[in-house]
Amino acid sequence: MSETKTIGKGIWIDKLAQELLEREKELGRSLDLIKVESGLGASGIPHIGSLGDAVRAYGVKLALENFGYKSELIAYSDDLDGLRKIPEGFPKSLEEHIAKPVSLIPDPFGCHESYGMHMSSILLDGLDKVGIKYEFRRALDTYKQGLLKDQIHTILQNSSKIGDKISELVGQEKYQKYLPYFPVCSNCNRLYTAEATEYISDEKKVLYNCHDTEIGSKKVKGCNHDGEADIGKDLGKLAWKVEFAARWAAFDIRFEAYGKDIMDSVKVNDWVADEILNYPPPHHVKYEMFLDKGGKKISKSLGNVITAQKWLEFGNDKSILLLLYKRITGARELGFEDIPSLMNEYNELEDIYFGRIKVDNPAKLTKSNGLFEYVNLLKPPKESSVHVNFRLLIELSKIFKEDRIQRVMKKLLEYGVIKTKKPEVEKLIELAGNFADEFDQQEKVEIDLDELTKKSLKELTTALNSDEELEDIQNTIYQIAKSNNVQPKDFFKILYQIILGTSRGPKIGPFISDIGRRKVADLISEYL
RNA sequence: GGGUCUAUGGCGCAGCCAGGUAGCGCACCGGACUUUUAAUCCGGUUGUCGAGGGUCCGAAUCCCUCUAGACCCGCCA
Repeated sequence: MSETKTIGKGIWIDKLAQELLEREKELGRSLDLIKVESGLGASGIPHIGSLGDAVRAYGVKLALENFGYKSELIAYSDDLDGLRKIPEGFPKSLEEHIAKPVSLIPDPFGCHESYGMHMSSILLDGLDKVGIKYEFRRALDTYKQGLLKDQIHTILQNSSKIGDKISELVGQEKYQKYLPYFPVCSNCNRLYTAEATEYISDEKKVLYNCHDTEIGSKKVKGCNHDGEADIGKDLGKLAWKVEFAARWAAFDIRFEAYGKDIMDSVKVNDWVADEILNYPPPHHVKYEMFLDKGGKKISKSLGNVITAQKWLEFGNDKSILLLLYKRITGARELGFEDIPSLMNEYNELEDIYFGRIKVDNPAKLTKSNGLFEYVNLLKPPKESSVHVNFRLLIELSKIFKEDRIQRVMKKLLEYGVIKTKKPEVEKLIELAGNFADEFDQQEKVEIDLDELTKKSLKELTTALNSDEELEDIQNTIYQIAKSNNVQPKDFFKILYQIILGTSRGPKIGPFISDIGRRKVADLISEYL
């Protein structure tokens, strides 16, 4: 094992980049600029998985640059994709736009030029927030400007050969019958309803007829328009089974990752690129999809879609990058509940990097440090940030809801976790607080109070409201319970239920002082 | 029909992709503190790493076979 020379920074991204370089050298292609691509869907809400595709492609770009090559990430939004389903939480008025390319549908929220740009922007904003740089391209412009017209031409000329091959490779037979090109009907703006009937090679035009069709189980009405589409400037798009290949060749893409759901498409596209377009396809890596935690919570609620934006309410950008860079295989079920451990794991990586934690195995050390550098986009900080266990922050945040930052900070100082108040810790408390508020909704329990308990509670409120110094609130509570023949155990439990909504909590005397005696008295009064 | 992934203490998972004494969180047990709650702190227990075979000085990790489960594709993008 020790004989193995470390490649780059020593993590999977470096290995991938090296494989890519070796392949390119074999192919003898120019390495002046190595372009990597990430495709963004523009029809649904961008899940963190889509973000991952781009973030990982960016990792490969970083690795290539680290090896001394120039590289660029192209973020390509497929905004000619047709709207098939209205996403959860979006207005039903979108119904009339079903089957239209998302870039031709008005933004239902009115903040972007189209529905498609609205969706893409969510993803691009996520990339910006975690520090990923990219060059943005979109399908609408690509097709309008005819950037793919040579490839489309070649593909359509070879459509029957391609149709047969698709059937052979993945068992899908429709392209033996249909052209792998979907024109946008110039009359009703719909995709899919317009069936390409013939390709006139000399004129580079596709003839089509717009008719009723089905998308999924839904019927979509066509407008009966007979039209022709110029592949060099009219709107339309290649089927996915061949579109990647066209784009790779046109844009000279050397790397693209893909999720296992489009494995078959990639297989076909690789063949098309190689055999039809005479362009060796980019190097690939396949990754598993992120799944929602199974059988948990309200799976249909909008809150379950994990977007970068939502994630960043609870965790920092490092936690996202760590999630995506730590490995590419595995990672199946993902939820916001993974954030705390990722936050802590980053701290651990940083401690190792700065030598505060010793790692004996040199290979592991290299890997850990490499991962740390990638999570910092190969610009690691000069000095360590302040570390506070994120779970502790969440626990404290559960307890202190009002004036949270100050109170939690005070506790941290008391515990000796931090030495001085720092803005970066405030930020962490804010994140932990959001997490606590969102995921620790306490069920409002009906509390049954018998007469003795009520009497005790009354005495307690009186004591708390008095101006006398209460030497020891803990002790007072205990005495009150005892003198009224109430089990202290039960009495404490009830107090926790009233104050925190849980049956347990921190030591209650100091805790009441922290929150404020009067305030607790008021809380208790509501139950009397 | 085709394909991918997963299987590790009671539960949830990391470690595997570049082989080198099996780890974390929760739970559990003990101690400290506390006027018998709880929290907190300190310490501790828990595993033939799904089964079988192979490679190797050495396998949770690499290779093959098998079993079980999950997911994806076979609408469309």
